[in-house]
Amino acid sequence: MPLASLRLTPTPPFNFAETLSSHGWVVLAPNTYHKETNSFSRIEELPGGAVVHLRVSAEGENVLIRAESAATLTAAQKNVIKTRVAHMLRLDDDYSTFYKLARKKGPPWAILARRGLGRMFRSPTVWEDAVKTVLTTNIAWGGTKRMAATLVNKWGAPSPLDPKQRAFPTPQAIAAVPLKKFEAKAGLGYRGPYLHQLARRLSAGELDLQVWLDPSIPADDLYRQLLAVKGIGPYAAANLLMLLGRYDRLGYDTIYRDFVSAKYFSGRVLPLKDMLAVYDDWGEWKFLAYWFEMVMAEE
DNA sequence: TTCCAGGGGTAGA
DNA sequence: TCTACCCATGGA
Repeated sequence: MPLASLRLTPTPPFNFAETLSSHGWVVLAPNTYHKETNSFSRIEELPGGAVVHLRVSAEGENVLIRAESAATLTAAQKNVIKTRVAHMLRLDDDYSTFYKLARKKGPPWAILARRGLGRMFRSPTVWEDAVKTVLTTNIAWGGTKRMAATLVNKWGAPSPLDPKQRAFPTPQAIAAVPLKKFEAKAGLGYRGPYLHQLARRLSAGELDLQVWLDPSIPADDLYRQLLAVKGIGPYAAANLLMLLGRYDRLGYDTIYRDFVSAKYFSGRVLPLKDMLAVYDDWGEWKFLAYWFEMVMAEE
């Protein structure tokens, strides 16, 4: 079986382990987290339909991708893999102004820069991140994992190396399933019709989610575009803004409510405006300040 | 049995 | 812009 070793060089400071564990995405199918080796694996479908097994780990300061495939990969396929993994790990992002602000605030914030915190793990496509975000709404984490696994197992492209292992389903694969059948087999509850409609719109070319990665779109416009998608409300839109690299708008959910009320208001829940004002002075970095303050509090 | 989980859509004000 | 009400699903 052809095996290719590909390498990526992140901009320091980069912390591979912290990036993987930055939030829960790394354990959602088709990702598998390997704690013992500080790595993750993933089945990935490439343009043209080839399905490959990726194993991603740290190699000194670099990132090593081992790609196993049925046929020898072309240079173009290797480039796609490198681009997608770099996107997942946010290797090209610049956190220097965030770290500068953290250092200015002194302890305990200065540790953010020393540890290279800030990169939030994400999916290769906005489609996958949008689906997974909807799968986190109004459900316990175990339910999110179950639903992601069901989508992959039922409609993901199978690997020629091991047909039991599958990639994340494309919008086309989901759009091809009749709605009633999709609802019955996916077990997504009220989320089913929303995701099916999104898949159909993407499949028909009515909508292109990748354009949301364009940093020139004003944040407020982007937020409105996100809310215009059925199934995406204020919480999901804020989570997606984070995944798209915009950290200036906080999502208010039960996690935020519980953490901020305990940390800043002696367990009381204040009006929304006051709850959100806690991180105001972090400007464009509000979400990362909130998230990593919570990470540090758990340690 | 009842509650609720990293909410969202809709109608009506 | 805000509120009440309903919306599947599965674990506790």
